[in-house]
Amino acid sequence: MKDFYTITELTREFDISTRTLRFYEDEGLIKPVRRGRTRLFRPSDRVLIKQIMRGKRLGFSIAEIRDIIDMYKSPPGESGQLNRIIEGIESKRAELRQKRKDIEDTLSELDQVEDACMNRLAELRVTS
Amino acid sequence: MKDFYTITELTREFDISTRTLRFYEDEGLIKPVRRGRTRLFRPSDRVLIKQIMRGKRLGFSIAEIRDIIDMYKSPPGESGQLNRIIEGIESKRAELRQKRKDIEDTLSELDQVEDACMNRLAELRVTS
DNA sequence: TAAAAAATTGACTTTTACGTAAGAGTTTTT
DNA sequence: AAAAACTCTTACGTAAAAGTCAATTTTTTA
Repeated sequence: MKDFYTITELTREFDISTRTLRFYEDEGLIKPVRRGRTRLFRPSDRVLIKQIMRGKRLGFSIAEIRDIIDMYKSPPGESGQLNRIIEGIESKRAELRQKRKDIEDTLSELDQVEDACMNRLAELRVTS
Repeated sequence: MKDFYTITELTREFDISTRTLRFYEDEGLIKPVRRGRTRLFRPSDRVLIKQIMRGKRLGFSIAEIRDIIDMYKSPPGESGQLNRIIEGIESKRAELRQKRKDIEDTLSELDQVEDACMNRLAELRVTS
């Protein structure tokens, strides 16, 4: 595994711009180290970027993605905080399950539409 | 089933603003009928709104939602068009499957985090 | 029928998530 | 060494998706 990635390596891998990566840094989602002024991204930053992209695909805002990423960070010592994290997880889970149901519903509706299209095509072949 | 819904009935049901519904009308997603200047929403508009909200939850843009909704409209007669719709459906399906995988991945990561929190809590109870 | 509540259009504003451009310094390639 | 490629900061611009406000109707309720 590589020690460091340059910013352009990552923009190419994830098909995003340097602006986007700098924006994510400003937003506190990633914290690349510096050699002089130049950013050096560690494998852990790369993992974070993967998680960010996944969140984006699911339609989460930057703030929501930050919340999720924060959950992944090593659990703190205090029990009140731990319980709050567990609550947060439960509520994210509910949201994700809703999204999954939305996907299932949409998929099955698309199946129906496709069937209708196929039938119409078959009809056309007979009628013509 | 009701014949018509007023705009506020629907804003309450879906927890959105009148501005949003008018925006969706401007965007051509819904076409409520009018009694004078006042909009009257039919059950079919209500169904469309449900589909819009579902698309929003999945992070689709208005344009993408419009594309999906257009697929649902009764299939046209011409076979070229039918084939294009089928292609569109296949590509949306791929996108939805990716989203579903993203959800599964996130869910199982959250499970792991929750386990870690629970273990930490158990530790605290023993140690204290 | 008068007052209150709901609806309309139109215009301007806001937030999010970057895009784009300027100007300058570094590193790499030729 | 000169050119090309990469990187940086700063700052203004933009598109999408509404929010907000104003100035009217329209409809409903008292």
